[in-house]
Amino acid sequence: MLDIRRIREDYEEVSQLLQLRGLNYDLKKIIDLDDQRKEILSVSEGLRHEQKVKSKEIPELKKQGKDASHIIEEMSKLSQKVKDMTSDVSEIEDKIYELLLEIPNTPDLSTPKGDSDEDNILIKTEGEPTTFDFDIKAHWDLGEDLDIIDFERAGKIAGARFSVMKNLGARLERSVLNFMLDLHTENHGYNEVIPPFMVNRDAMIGTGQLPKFENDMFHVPSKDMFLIPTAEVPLTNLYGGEILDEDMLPIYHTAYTPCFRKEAGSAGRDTRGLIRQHQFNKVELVKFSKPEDSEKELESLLLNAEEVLKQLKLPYRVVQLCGGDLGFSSAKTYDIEVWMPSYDDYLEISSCSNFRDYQARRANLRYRRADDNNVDYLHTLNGSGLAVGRTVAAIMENYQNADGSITVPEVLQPYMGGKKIIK
RNA sequence: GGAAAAGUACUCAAGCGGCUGAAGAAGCGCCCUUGGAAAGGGUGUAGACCAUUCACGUGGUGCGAGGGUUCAAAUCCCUCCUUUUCCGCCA
Repeated sequence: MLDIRRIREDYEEVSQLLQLRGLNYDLKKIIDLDDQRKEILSVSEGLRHEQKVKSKEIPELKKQGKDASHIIEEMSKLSQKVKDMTSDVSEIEDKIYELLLEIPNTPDLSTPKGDSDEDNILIKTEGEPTTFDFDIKAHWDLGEDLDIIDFERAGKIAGARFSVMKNLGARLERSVLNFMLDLHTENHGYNEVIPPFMVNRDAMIGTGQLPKFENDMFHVPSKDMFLIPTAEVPLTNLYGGEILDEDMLPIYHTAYTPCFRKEAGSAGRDTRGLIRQHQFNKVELVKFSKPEDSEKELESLLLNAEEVLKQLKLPYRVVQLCGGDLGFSSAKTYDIEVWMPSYDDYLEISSCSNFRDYQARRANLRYRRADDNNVDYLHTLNGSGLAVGRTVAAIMENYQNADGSITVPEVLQPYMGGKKIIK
C-alpha cells in the first residue's frame, strides 16, 4: 500500500501518477481521517499519561492504610474516557487501512497512459513469427490428434477450463517446468522453493489480491484459505513481518506451483485449449531487493525470463504495460509475449513487475541497512519464468510439422528421454 | 480430529494484579587489567511502531495474536495461531 505520509506530502504527484491508471481515487478522504486520528490521539495520549501517573497513588494510599475510594472513582471515569477515545482512534485507523488497501500502486513515471493493451509500448522483438508451408493446426487439435491432451475427460471430472495432459503431453509439461527450474537455479542464481499451494487471508492481502479481487480467487471456506493464483503470493510473503539484514539482499527465489484462477469476467475468451485455464502450472521468479537496486533487478529478471524462450527458440516480443493494463500492485511491468501461430498474434506468457515498496508495506517486509542500522521497507519484484501451459502450447504450435507431429526443441530432448519428436 | 504442555527482548530464562516502561544469564559495545590476547574486574545494552518537536527530547503502545474483566494485566477470563508430546486417521 501507499505510504500515508507520501500521500500527504506529495499529494499532487501521487494523484497524477494514479491518474495514469485512468481511474480516480479519493485521497482527500484518507487525509481527512488521518487528521482526525492525530487530533484524537494526542488528547487520548495525554489522558492516558495522566491515568498512569495517578493510578500509582492508589497502592501508596493502600499501603498507608488510607482510603482510596475517591481516587478510584475518579480513575474509573478517566479510564472510561481513555477507552472511548482509544477505540475511536482504532476505528479510524481501521478505516484508513481499509481505504489504503483499495488504492493501487503508483505507476512508474515511464508508464504510458492508456486503457488497453493497444497502448502498451513495444520494447523489443526477438525472432520472426514462425512461417509454415502447410495448413497449421491449433494446439488443442494437435493435442487431441496426438492423444497427449484430453479436454473432454477433463470436463467430465472437473469441468470447463481444465485439461488432462497425458502420454508425451504430460512428459512435455514436466520437461518444460524442469527445464525452467534448472535454468533459473543453475544459471541465474535463484533458490528453489516449494511453497504451500493454499495460503491464508493475510498472505493474499500482502501481495494485493485481497480485498479487491476476492471474486477471482478460489476460496476454501472451511479453513478460510485460498488456492494460490500464483506462486508470487506464498513466495513474496515468505519473510512477512521480518527484518532482514542488508547482506541477505538481494534474495532470488524460484518455484514451480500450480496456479488457480476463477477467470471471472473472461467468459467466452480463450475457451479452447490451454490458454486460459482454472488450473495451470507456472514457474515463478521472485526477488527481494534494496530499494536503490530494484530498477536494475527488474531488467535482469526480464532477461532471466526471456532466456527461457531464447533457449526454446520461440519468437517473442516484450512490451511495457500502459497505466490501464498495469496490475494493481505493480509500479512497472514488462510483459513477454510469445508468438502463437493459431492466434496469428503474440500472446502473454510472462509478466515481470517491480512492486517497489507497495507489497513490502502490505506484507511488512523490511531490512536493516548496514551503514546506519536503520530499518526500511525493501522492494519486491516478480515475473513468470514462464507460464508452463502456455509454453507447452507455444512449443506445440511453433514446432508442428506437416504430418501433425511435433518436433521437440533441442534443449528439452534430454528431459524427454532423448525423444526428438512427438507423433 | 481428541488430550496435555508451552509461547516473555538476538538467544536462554525469572516473573504473588500495583515496587516489572520487564529480574537474571549469555551475547554484544565501551573501559580497566595486559607487551598483546585470553581469563578476570567494571560498565552500558530492548527492537519496532505512533504522536509531538527545527532539534536535544518528551509522551503513547509493546511479554504469540485479538478481544474482555479491573482504578490498574506479562500476571485473571474468552477466542484464535504456532510449537512439542501422546492418541486416532492417513500418503
